[in-house]
Amino acid sequence: MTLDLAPCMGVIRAELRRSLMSRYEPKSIEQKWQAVWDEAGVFTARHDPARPKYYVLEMFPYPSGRIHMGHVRNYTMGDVVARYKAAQGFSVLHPMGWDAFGMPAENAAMERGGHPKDWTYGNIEVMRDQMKPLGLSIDWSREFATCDPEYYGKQQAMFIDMMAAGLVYRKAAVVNWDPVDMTVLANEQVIDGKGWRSNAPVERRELTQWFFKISDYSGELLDALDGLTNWPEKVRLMQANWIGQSRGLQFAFTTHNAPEGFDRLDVYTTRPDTLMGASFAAISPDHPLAKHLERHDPTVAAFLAECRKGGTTAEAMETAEKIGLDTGINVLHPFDNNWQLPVYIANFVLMDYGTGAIFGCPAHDQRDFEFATKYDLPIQPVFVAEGAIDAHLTEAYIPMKSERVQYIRGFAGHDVQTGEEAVAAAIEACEARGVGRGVTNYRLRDWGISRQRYWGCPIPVIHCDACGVVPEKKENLPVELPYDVTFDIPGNPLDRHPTWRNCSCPACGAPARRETDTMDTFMDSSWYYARFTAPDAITPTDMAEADYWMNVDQYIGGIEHAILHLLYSRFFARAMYVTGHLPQKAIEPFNALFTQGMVTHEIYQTRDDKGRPVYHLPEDVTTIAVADRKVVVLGDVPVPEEDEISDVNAWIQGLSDEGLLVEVIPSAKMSKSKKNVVDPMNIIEAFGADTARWFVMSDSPPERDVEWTAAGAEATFKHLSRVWALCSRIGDMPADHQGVGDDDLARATAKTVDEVTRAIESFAFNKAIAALYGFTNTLSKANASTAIMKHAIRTLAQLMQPMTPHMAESIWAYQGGEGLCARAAWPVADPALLIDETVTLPIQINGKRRAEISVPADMPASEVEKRALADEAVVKFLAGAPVKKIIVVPGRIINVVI
RNA sequence: GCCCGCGUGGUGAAAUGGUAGACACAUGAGACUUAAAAUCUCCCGGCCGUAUGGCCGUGCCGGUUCGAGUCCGGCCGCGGGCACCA
Repeated sequence: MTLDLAPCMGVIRAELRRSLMSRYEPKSIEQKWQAVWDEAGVFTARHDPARPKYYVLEMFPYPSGRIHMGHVRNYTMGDVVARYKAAQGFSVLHPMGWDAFGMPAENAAMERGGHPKDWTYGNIEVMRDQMKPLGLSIDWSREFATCDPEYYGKQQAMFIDMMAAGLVYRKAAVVNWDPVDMTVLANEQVIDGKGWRSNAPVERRELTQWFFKISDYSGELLDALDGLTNWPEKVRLMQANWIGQSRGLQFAFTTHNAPEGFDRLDVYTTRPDTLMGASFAAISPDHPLAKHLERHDPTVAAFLAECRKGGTTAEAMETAEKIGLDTGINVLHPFDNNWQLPVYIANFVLMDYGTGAIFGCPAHDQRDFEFATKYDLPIQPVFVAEGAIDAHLTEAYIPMKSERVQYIRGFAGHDVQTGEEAVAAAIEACEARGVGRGVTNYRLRDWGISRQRYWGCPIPVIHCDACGVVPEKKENLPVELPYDVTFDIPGNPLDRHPTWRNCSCPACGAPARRETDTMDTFMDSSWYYARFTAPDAITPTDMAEADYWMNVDQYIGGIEHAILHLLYSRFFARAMYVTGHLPQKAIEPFNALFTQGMVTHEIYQTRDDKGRPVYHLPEDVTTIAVADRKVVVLGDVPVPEEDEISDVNAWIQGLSDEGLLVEVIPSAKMSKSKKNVVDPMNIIEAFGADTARWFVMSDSPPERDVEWTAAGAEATFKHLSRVWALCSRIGDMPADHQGVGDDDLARATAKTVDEVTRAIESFAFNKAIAALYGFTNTLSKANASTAIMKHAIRTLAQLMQPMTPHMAESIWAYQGGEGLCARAAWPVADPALLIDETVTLPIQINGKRRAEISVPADMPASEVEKRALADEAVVKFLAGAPVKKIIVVPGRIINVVI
């Protein structure tokens, strides 16, 4: 392990201080306790039917090579929960593994040579070595990587079962095609519409790909969101929007002038009420009709080629200029055979949604409006604002669907009605007239899992000339990746492997070809939570173990996974149930979800002579104070004496001109390219794991981003040193010391237990820590009797244990705690000590705070009212004005209205 | 472009619709010290005032309410996701 020395001056100062302070030595105590825990096997998950279980899981990391502060925060959060639940008496499962397949390993092989497998396993070694010093309560005996053949072989077995269950199929789908490198690109490899290596404009090209029928579950995945009450509301909303249920009308236009076989054009609309405002029909460039025309008409072919430029992302599609081509084909309006609409091919119509064909109503859709304006198509309003008159539109009129509007070209329902009512009435009217039918559609598309890449789980099927596509026999699993591959040319090395592709057909035995596509890495992460319940089982899961441990009681990870990973996992759990790999209760695998924020850090930036930003490492900049200003500079700028500078601004301008003045950008996501990454290993080396753990849990609420500051880490270390000294002081107290304020300290202890417990339960770790700061201050000022003081410090150790487990064990042992602090039962507050006898109530007059009174907690409101009105300050403020109303909120506030 | 979220002192933040700024960081002042470091104490949103206190203040504009950081509507700014990054 390499160590970058001195990310800041603070580290050096801390080293110095530590050599003076012989007492708090995190390095030695942390190693000691980790060895003790290991030896005792305290974190080994035990299937114990006599005890309630608790399964806490953090999203497993990609083995990039080094842990970063985001990992420290994520895994500390899970560890706080795991340790807290263990103290509550639960049998806890807290496992760790590696999301180990994926592109970076292949990129590394291409850039630096070597093999993805060696690179990946090497990284795992390093990262495991970096995680272990954090003292996480992980059951390492269950560890696995998704690139282990033992893991992905089971994944292949399930793929075969799911194929048999009809959940898997093949179809053509578009990919980003790099015409120079002749390879498929991931979206992130397409930059401004160009290939990242070749810089050639990418095209959309169709390829036959493997799909999961997640769309069969659209309705169920949507409805089941209501049951996920311990998920963040925003995640449920994002998933609901992603699934995108809509109710609309599907009907067929009769075509005119169309090629043979295309006498009807099916369209889908969510606004059938605007049918009388239709001015054109449009089909997707991928529509069968468009493809048919392409083969016969060079103009259409050229237009479609234009449409296929650029990447496959929704963003690229939606921000591209909206273009269309009149096909010369017309369709007849379903209500008037004399009314013809032109059919366009339009690049904004998606083949995946609805029928791949629409009608455009420019008056009530902004995109259609722009299209109609561009191609000079009629714009006929269907409705106007209630009471308004039909007027020329300068933009589409799109009121809320719940708003009442006046229909002027409606054909169903009332003249004045809401959009919702009109849509329902229009569907009913159309069905009655035999024009189409009401259908429920979803935006959710089937899950494409084919990847034309090496470093992934091979899709276990074989292509036989006689039998077609045949699954591999289960006894031949795993279909293992060949090791002898090279990455010197773009493309999938499996495609050009001399022997791996050749095999015999499992059905007829004839020579056949192995599938060379590998699976999307989202597959790997869609069931790892289930595998952790029985990581050595010879089948993908063990029902008895899955039945005991599932579901995950608390899942923790980044908000960036709100949609894809979590939705795929929800689907996959259902697919596993259908194929007998999970019990039915596990079809929603995550009972509770918590999404944590990022760890951020300042960026230090100057600019080169062309004005482009140049980034600097924290250790390359210095903060200097000049007069009353603080400036950040590059390198060693001599600090001038006060009297040497007459004009501070001019001096700073001088620094700026020399390129030495550093601009500080706060709260940026840590990234290597911005040089603002803080290596946790430096922090652990300098201050210990407890400091790193405490700091990432303090200050910011866990769902929000947290800014890493060197000063904050140092301050945390100081605080822990204070606790250490306090423990030593209390330990030195004579056993018979009779102090003062015993009752106050006992109450403060009970209140802290209550506050910390409630804070941890509600994931407010920053508030738990604030309460612990407050209690430490109280305790360090207290002079109570020895027994009360000792009880207080032992309780403090227990409450700190989830955050700072090593220090907690040391204090616990020093103060005579029994056994390991990590195994001690969580403290319970005596309810009698939590009740205050008197309360202070603020008195507002017309909503502004003017006075306060102290009253017994149980005083009736009528009596409180009398006391408040009799208060000297209140009487003075009222000055005899009549009181209109008085509001007494018991235990809270009094508001006098005059 | 579409979906979702966030915005409070110099900084990170706290606040079941009920005293805005708990708890920390930084700065400043002081104690201890020959001195420094460490440690400890105090101040710390803005304006006015010696002070009791007063006025203003939670991105901006408006609304609901006895009472709004919190609820509603509209803006502005920042961040996450958008199906082949993980």
